[in-house]
Amino acid sequence: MLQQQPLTGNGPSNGRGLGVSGHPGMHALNSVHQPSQHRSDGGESGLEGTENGHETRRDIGDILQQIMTITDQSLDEAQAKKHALNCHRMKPALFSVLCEIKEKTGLSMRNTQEEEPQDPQLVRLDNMLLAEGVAGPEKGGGAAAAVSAATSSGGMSPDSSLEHSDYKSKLSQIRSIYHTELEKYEQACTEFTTHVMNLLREQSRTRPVTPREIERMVAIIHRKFSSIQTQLKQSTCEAVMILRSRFLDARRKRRNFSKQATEVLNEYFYSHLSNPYPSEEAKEELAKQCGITVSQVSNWFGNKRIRYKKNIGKFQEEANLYAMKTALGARQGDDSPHTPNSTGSGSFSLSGSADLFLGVPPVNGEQSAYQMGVQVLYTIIKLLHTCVKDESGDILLSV
DNA sequence: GCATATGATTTGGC
DNA sequence: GCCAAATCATATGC
Repeated sequence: MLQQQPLTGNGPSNGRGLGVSGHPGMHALNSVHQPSQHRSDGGESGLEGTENGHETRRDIGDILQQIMTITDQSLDEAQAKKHALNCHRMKPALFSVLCEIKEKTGLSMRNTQEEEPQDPQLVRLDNMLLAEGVAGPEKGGGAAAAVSAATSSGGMSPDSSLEHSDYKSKLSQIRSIYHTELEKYEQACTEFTTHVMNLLREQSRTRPVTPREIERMVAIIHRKFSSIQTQLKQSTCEAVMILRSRFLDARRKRRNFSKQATEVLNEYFYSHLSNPYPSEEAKEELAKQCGITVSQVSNWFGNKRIRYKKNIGKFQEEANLYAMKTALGARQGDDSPHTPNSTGSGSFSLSGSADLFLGVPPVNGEQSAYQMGVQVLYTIIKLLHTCVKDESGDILLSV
């Protein structure tokens, strides 16, 4: 600290104290003739002036040294010293010299200063937070957009409105936390900036502080705080992403269809077992009846066909049950969705399927009375078989 | 906790 | 684009 070149020009090693006489300003300062008037710090400060030029140089050297070492001292000590220096008779002259030096170094500083472009990462995060409805005006746009995007993909059922409101409330929580933290951050940034500016203004009484220098300092502070802001925004984005995937990912939020919906679909499937390929109209009607989307109906039939085909035995009982139901329903007037492409010449060929089991191919896609009768008979026999077996533990009646 | 059921997605063929 | 088949991921029942 003692070897502040800009101030001395030569440094203390030249044997002339701090060598301030090398500076034009200091030269003027050195020539100041001031009689010893007071001893402001009342101690061995060496601040008193002398008649001797050599003494004056040493005097100024001491002042500078005290300025340089002021940071090493305790707060009270430094305050006292600062006050003493402020009151010193040579302070105005010394200050003007420092201003001159500052002017010169300030020029070079101005050249190094450059306008930094806005951080692209921060821009990305800002855009994302805006799109998600976390940042910007609260209008529910982000959440609504996210929800509608997921809905339009065809994977959302209408009964998911509860999840939507849950999603919105969670997003609102994130938004609230984000804004609280952002406010805290901005407050801290403002407080710290004010503190530093006050400090610089205070220091400007003892050393020259240009407005540009203050601006630069403020910019540095803002940059530092900006990195904290980026972290906050990044964490918020991550939270939104997790929330989104949890609530809006169709796979994660899979819900079983209602019993009634499954019944409707099964009824259709088993009553069109020979050709379980509902037409677009039939799908729409089924979707309407079940309160699900057309694509969900398609998925259901896709899954059902493949699973039925894979394990006919397992589904046989179910098939018979629905066949009976359909038969009963047929008596009262069948109102199941009609399908134009549900014909007997369909491509749903199964080795050992119910159709083959029944031994009679379907006629024009509709189950014949014969089929119904056989199916019902089969079910009765099977139920009887089960009952006899259950009671005794052995198979008493072989069917 | 595990086995099974079930809705959704992916992949490849047509 | 539709379908079969395989697979994934979650729900459900025990």
